[in-house]
Amino acid sequence: MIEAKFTLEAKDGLARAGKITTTRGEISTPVFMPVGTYASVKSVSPKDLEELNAQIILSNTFHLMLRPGVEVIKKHGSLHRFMNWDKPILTDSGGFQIYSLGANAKVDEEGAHFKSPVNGDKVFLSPEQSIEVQKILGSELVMCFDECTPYSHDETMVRRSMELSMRWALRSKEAFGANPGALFGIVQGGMFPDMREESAKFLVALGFSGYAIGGLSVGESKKEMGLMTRHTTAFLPEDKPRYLMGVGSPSDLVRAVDSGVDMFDCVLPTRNARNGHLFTQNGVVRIRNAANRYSLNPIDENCKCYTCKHFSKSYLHHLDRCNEMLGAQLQTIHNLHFYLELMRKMRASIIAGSFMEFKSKLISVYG
RNA sequence: GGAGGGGUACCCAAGUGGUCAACGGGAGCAGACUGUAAAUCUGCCGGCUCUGCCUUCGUAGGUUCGAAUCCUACCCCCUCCA
Repeated sequence: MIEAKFTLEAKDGLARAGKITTTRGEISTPVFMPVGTYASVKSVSPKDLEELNAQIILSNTFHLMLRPGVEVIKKHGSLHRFMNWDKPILTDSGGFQIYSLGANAKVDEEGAHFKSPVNGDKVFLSPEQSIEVQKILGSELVMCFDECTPYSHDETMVRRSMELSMRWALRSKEAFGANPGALFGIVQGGMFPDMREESAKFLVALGFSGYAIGGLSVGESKKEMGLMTRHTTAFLPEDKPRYLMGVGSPSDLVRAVDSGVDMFDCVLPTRNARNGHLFTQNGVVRIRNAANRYSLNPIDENCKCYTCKHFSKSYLHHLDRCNEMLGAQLQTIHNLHFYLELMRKMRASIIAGSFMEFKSKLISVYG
């Protein structure tokens, strides 16, 4: 397999600044990957993403299998060409849907049997199939097919789930073979430190291009999430990227970087943008609040994004009230800018050796 | 002038003797959202000294143990006929 090479450039405590070299270019870390589940980062165009300097986006095997279907993308040659995005793409394997679709997903040794949320069709996904689809999509960063363990599971169930994910990781790796691109293993183990360690060591012994921490932000406390993150990175090799899946809020990101995580994805900036929940240096702005009706100020005085440079809170408040598509677009641009800028600032502060200062400043605003 | 229909909370609208401070929507106010079944969902939405009390269903009377609901008069609105 052609590795996605990780180069560590600087460290500040456990926080890392680095570079991932892929077949479609370099990614500076720590990095945030906007989520484009259905081959679209909701409400923004690839042009917007380029102007925001997004380095990589995430898309989803499960959803693309359902719509438009693998054959359609195959015809385009790759997901990149299908959606006109020529930078790297990381694809999730569908493992999270076992968790998120709950009763509509049944798992056995072979794989997961889903009831399609689109039309009720039976959909089957195994490690081999997930990897096969991700190969067709042409992802630079491919995820092993795993089971995202629910928080409600007891120790026995967490173990069973974690061991299944281990066997699936092995099958994913075999299915991936010598394919171009990089395969990431996913650490599970719920809220049990020993199992996190066991899962991490197993995957490291198997050998992957990068390691993800899965099964977090599933209902546990911030404290537990932080402890599990820090505990897990301790067992991951220095020379490979670490990816905390599905996380998180601005403070989650800063804390996780402080624990040695390099990569993130989360729907929070995009979904919350559509719901009028905007992130700024001074905290959250809820654009639909009446207080914004007459405000001529931008969302954030110091923000350099297109939205803040051109539009008042009053106008955005109006767009949101009228449910205008432009409102979702402008707000998504702002929130993504905030997230991507947050990552760039973290990176710069790690390189400058002032990460702790940056961290405490952000935490004083976001808790 | 005659005949018929109607006036319910910010708006639309259900209710047609007690379980009605009054179904639903909308608007308004606030909140949630973490590998996207989400441009979605939740709560509040007459007032108060708030496990109860007070004032509300065009207006004023009346019937009744009890009325937004029945009766009388009046005021407005709409449709048709002259």
